[in-house]
Amino acid sequence: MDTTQLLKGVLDLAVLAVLDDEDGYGYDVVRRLRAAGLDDVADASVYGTLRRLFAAGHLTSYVLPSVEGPHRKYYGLNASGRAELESSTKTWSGFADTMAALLAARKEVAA
Amino acid sequence: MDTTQLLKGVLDLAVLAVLDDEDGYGYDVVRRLRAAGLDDVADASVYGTLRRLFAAGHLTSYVLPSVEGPHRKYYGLNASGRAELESSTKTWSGFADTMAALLAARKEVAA
DNA sequence: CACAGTACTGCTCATTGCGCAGTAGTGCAC
DNA sequence: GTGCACTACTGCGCAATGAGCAGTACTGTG
Repeated sequence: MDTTQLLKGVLDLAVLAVLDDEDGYGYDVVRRLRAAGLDDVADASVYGTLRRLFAAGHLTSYVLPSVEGPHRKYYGLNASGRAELESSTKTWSGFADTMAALLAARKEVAA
Repeated sequence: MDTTQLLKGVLDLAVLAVLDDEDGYGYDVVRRLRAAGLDDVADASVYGTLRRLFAAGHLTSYVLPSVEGPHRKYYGLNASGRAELESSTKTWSGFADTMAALLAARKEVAA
């Protein structure tokens, strides 16, 4: 199975969760996601997701200079983003439970 | 959040799980998935997935007549399919755990 | 015979993550 | 001081996959 397909639709949620922790900029969000265990996320995917979430009105954005490279575009959750995070978390949990039940049901039969 | 995006990559796994239970034909697999809680799966998606899994060599196929409609194309897991089910289940579980941890970490901070 | 229910196929589209190239700033090695 | 590594972001085009929708076809019922 391909992990990149599993990310579909979930990357939004992961990015929102990471940003809820603390505002962050793209490059940093990538690192935090990788540290969390999502080893395979590509940077372009994260930048794209950030842009999409921002366009959807879930994020605020501000640019700060950096001493160790080019400027950084920080993103943070606004009310809409927190609401989205909340509802997406529920959707995801429900979905994960459904899948877990489906897979467990199979094992019971096999046992 | 859109559940159809969450299905990406997972529908294969769900179909394999359902078929591991018992051989089935497309129309029936759709019903079983819906009964399991995956309400939004479209029939075309399932038929497409079955064809893909068959093309990938994970399924066997045989056609049986039916008394209540057109013939039915049954699918069943072969060794390759069961191996795929096994490994995909692990991949999915690991991924789900990672996401759960990411979301839980957020809540701890928020608390 | 029209129509609903069953069962499958094929075409096209939308979404979304990825690969890759390009731009640009800072600092270090040589 | 030129090249190179690291930081940081953008944009273009591609691939995978689920969905929408139309079409085909068989059975049974009114």
